[in-house]
This record gives sequence, structure tokens and C-alpha cells, in this order.
Amino acid sequence: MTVTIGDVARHAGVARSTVSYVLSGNRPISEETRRRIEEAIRDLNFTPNAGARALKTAQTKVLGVFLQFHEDEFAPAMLQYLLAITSTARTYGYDILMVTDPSGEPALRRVTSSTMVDGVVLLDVTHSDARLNALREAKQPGVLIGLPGSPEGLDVFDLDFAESARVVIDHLWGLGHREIAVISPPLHVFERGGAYGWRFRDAAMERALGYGMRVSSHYGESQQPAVNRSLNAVLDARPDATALVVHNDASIAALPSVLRDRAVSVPEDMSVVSLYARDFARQFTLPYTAIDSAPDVLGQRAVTQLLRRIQNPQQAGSPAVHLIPPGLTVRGSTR
Amino acid sequence: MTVTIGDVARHAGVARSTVSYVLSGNRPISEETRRRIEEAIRDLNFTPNAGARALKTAQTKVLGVFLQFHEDEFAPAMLQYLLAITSTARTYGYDILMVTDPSGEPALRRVTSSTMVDGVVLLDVTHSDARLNALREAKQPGVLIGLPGSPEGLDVFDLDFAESARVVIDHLWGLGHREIAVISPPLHVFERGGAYGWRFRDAAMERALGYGMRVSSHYGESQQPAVNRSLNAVLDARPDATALVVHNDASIAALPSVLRDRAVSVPEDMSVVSLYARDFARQFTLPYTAIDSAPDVLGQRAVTQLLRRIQNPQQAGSPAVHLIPPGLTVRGSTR
DNA sequence: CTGAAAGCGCTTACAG
DNA sequence: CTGAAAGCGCTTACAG
Repeated sequence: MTVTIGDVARHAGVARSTVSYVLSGNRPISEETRRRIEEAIRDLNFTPNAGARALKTAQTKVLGVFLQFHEDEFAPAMLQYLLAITSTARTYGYDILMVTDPSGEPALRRVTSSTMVDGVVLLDVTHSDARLNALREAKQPGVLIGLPGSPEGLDVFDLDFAESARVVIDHLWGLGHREIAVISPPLHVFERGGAYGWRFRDAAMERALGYGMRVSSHYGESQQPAVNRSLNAVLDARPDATALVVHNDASIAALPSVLRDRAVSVPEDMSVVSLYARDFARQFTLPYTAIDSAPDVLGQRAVTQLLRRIQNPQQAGSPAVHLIPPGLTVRGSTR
Repeated sequence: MTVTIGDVARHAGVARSTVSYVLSGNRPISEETRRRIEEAIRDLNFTPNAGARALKTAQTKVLGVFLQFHEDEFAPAMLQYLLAITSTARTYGYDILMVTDPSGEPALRRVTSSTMVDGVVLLDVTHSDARLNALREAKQPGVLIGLPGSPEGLDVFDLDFAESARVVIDHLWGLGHREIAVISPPLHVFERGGAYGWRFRDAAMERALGYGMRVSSHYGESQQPAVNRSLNAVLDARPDATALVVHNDASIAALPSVLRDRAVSVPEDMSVVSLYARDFARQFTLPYTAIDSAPDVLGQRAVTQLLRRIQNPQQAGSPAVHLIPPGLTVRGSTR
């Protein structure tokens, strides 16, 4: 039923190898022969079997993307990463096997050891991520999006959250703010080992205290009505704060209505700075001054590096941590 | 470097076929032989090569999921579908190849004709979706999530949007509402052929007019600040409306703050009914009375049917359109 | 209960 | 410029 390279060869009156060389372009072929073969391919509507090719060449042209859905989490950002990863991969002729097993490590072992993919992208990497050992033992290269505690020997791409925090604090300090509140991701993100939470928070606190600012930090929430409740609790607890630093998508999305309820105007009564994906902001919140979390840049750079490591290992350099520098977009929510 | 079934056989002192039968369980094996082979597998850390197995068995154990990211669209719902699809597939031992090419049809042909997958799930299906022809010509079965104009010969799963609209209108009519406004998905969704938009709207209008209600419909927007602006325009245009039917995620997410700005209380001054995914509601909006769009149910049922068609074609029945009945969850935003 | 052989659909040295 | 052959790593009739 399925058309194979043998059918094409017979139809064109040539050897299977000749058809293969027409396909790959790895050998000069006479004009006449090429024409006949191309015609046969069209007539029979032939497409090479990817599995057979993979078996022979030991290349699947597939990248594995490993991610986890967390019950209690706000996930739209995940989609931004996926889009950047898939479209970059496709540019280079690679498809994406998306693996979402709750058990990250066994799934990673299963997929890599059965040679289903040529390389691996780990998303949502935590401080002591169990998948890292499996990745180090895999025969395929891998890249991480998200900085773990021990990144040795691995390519890592992440936003520079510490520097992001410093940029934000410097911005507020420069505008004259002396008392601020920082809203971090929810507690369960910290407990799970989501290092971006404390990397941002700790750097923000340190910088602010270094300036002599009064500063407090608070966990945000990920679900309503707790999101609103926690924001109100922060505002109640810090009546003299003049600026809010919000590092939590659910909170920043809820902030406009919470502030309105309290008759607090931005930036007149309160300055607000946040950190989120540009697209998230476009679709959702009011335009706050914010650091762009740049999932598109991270996804694109991670895949590019992974492909370099797959295709030109010697040119890929030593595995390294790549922290991309934060960009603050001023949108008028601070003064 | 890579361990093959031949290495295991040599190590255990048996034939490759015997190792294979231990793996598959397709033949009785003596206790002693099985023990030796299992030990060799463990010692050598052997995992069968998925590609070789696929080539021989003509089964990849991979499903293709085809989706498109639309520049201007609010996409979190997509993630709900993906989660349901991947986890259902994994339950049955299948992995997911996620394809996001903007050119849906060629991508579908490429993946199916090269035999990369055993079956296909199409997401975000439009009224006259170019991918349907490619799917009908594919050797693999496929299912759609989203009802197209011509679903003949294909398994389709979708929410019953027309019935959803009738349930919503009946609910409002029963509470005594006589003047309402319906907010649909953005115009570009209609232009692209997103049939769920007009299926819901047209049924709502028909039912409401049938009751003699005053009713108008409006396109929502997908990006701020247009979302807020359009909501305000609707409220300005319909000062006597007592209920809002909102079929648009971006609009319902923005509604709380818009209504607060206008000092409109729900449900005292205005009743609100919507249609969205339960998880979306949990994380985002205030709890509105709504039809659950049930991406989890749709994804799970679609994959289950697809696998039936792959594994037991004779038991899968004729391809059919499955519209799941809407469930209205009353949350106190209407009266 | 187990083995030797054929073959899935390709690619690529090896020959001419 | 082209062909015949080997082989990628499996599975499964065919034998015994």
C-alpha cells in the first residue's frame, strides 16, 4: 500500500540507490535520469519513510521538549516558550516531541535511551531538578531553559533575574521611592524549587536594603479569589509603600481591579513595576513598566545552541550558562 | 556505543529473537532463560530502539497534534487541550509530536506521508479547514477538535455551542431578563472561519428573538486596550441591558475592572454569563456563571476515539460528529 | 522451548 | 554517471 523507494526505482528503471541520491543530492545525477526519477516520485506520490531514514542515519530530526504542568499554576507563558521552540526547530528541519509526563526523569530516560530524539530541551527547570542526571547520562545533548543549582556541564538559558531585580530597584530608587513592597511568585513555586523566585526576590531585597529603602517581600497567589485577597493584604500591611514590584503573572493581571477597588491610581498614588512576557501584557494587563521575560528569545537561543551541539559539536563550545540581560520597558506606571 | 538487542543476546548467550520475545512476551520462555536475559538487559542498560521497532511493526506509537498559533489571539485554552491530549495518549503508551507550522496543510502531509505518526489530532479546526483534505488522504486516521463545515468521514469532537447558547438564553429568560447583549469572539476569529463564534452567537440570537427579547451582538477584542474600549462601547450602546453574555476569554477577564470603573455591580445591576474553561476561571476571573468549555473532556475523548480507530478499526464505528452537551455552572453572577 | 533467517525502508561505502 | 550489496536494530513467521 505504502510507496517505497523501491517502487520509485522500478517505475523509473533505476537502482534504489540512485533514487536515494536524487533525494539527498549527495551525488551528481545525469539530467535525464533525475528527470525520470523526479517524475516517478511525483507519479507515485512518494515520501521517504522517516523511521527508516532515522534508523540508517542515526538521526531522527526530532527534538524532545520536556515540560510539566503544575496543577496550581498559571501557565500561559509556557505557550510562548513552546511556540519559540517549535518554530525555531522547524526552521532547521526539526520536529518536536512534546513530553508532559508528571514523572519527568523516567520519561526523559525513556525517550532518550530509545533514541526517539536527537536532542532535548528541558523547560521549567528547578533548583535541584531530578531530570539533570538523566540528561547528563543521555547520549543526546540537551539544553535547559531555567537555571538549576548545579548547571555544570550543561547549556543553560535563562533571564538574568538577579540583574532584573537590580534594574527595577535602581529605577525606583532613581525616581525617589523609599518604601516599596515586592510580590514574589506563590510559595509553592519556591517549595518546588523554582529558583527564579528567590533569585529575583533576594537580589531585589539586597539592592533595596543597600540603598536604605524600606522593603518587604510577600508571596503572591495563583488562583482567585486568593490572588486578590493576598494583594489587599500586602496593601493593608504597607500603607506607606509608594511602589509595588510584582513578579507574578496572576497578581499583575489582578492588580488593576484591586487597585481600582481601593481607589488607588497608578502612577499618581502608587508606582508599579513588573516582570512578564510582552505578549502576556498585550493581551491582559494594563501597560505597566516591566522587565520583558523574553520567552521568545530564550526559546530561540536555546534551540539554536542545541542544534549547534547536535550538528557541529566541536563548534558548540563548552557548555555554559547564558543569562540574557534584562530590558526594562518604561510604560508610565512609575514616577 | 549504543547497546542493541544483539549485544544483549550475546551477553545472555541466546538468539536475538529470544531477547525480543522476552521483551514482547509473545512467546513462553523458560524461567532460567528469561532470568539470564533480564539480567543482561539490566547489566547493559538496554532499551530497544524505537525507530527500528517502528520500522518493523509499522507502528510509531506517536500521535501528531497539529495546532496553530494566531498572532492576535488569546491562547491559554490551547494549553488545556494539549495537557488532556498528551496525558491521555501517554496512558495508552503514545507520545505526542507537536506540529505548529503556520502552513497547516503541507505540514500535515509531510508528517503523515513520511509515517512519523500513527494518527492525528487537529486542533483549532476552522469552517473550511485546508487540512481536512490532507487528512482524508492520509493513511493514518485522525480526529478533529472543532467542528468544520464539512465533517463527512471524520471523527469530530466539539462542545455543542448552539445548545450552549440556548441554555444560557433560557437561563436568563427564566430569571426575567428581557434585554441583553452578546459579546462574541473577535472579528478576526470569524474571518478565519472559527465556527464556534457564529454557532454560539446565531443560536443565542435566534433563541432570544424567539422569546421576544431585545438582543444585540458585538465582536469582542483580543488585546488591550481595545478589549476594555470595546466592552465600554457595548455598555454605552445598551444602557438598558440587564444581562451580558460573554463568549470571549479576553473580554471576560477584563470585565471585572471595566464594570468596577462604571460602578456596575454584578449581579445587582447586571447579570453576566460566560463560556470558558474551568481552569481559566479559577486562575483569572471572578467566578461568573458559565458554560464549561471542557477542553479536558474534549481532548480525552478525542484521543480515546483516535486510539480506538488505530488499534481496533472495526470496533471504532463510523466516523461521526460528537457534540458534547454543555453544562451550566451557576456561580451567582445572574439573577 | 529456542534459533536462524528474512525483511521493514532506507543510506552509503564499494565497484565499475 | 550508476548499480548491487551490506547493514541500521528490530520483529516474526518458519523450523526444529
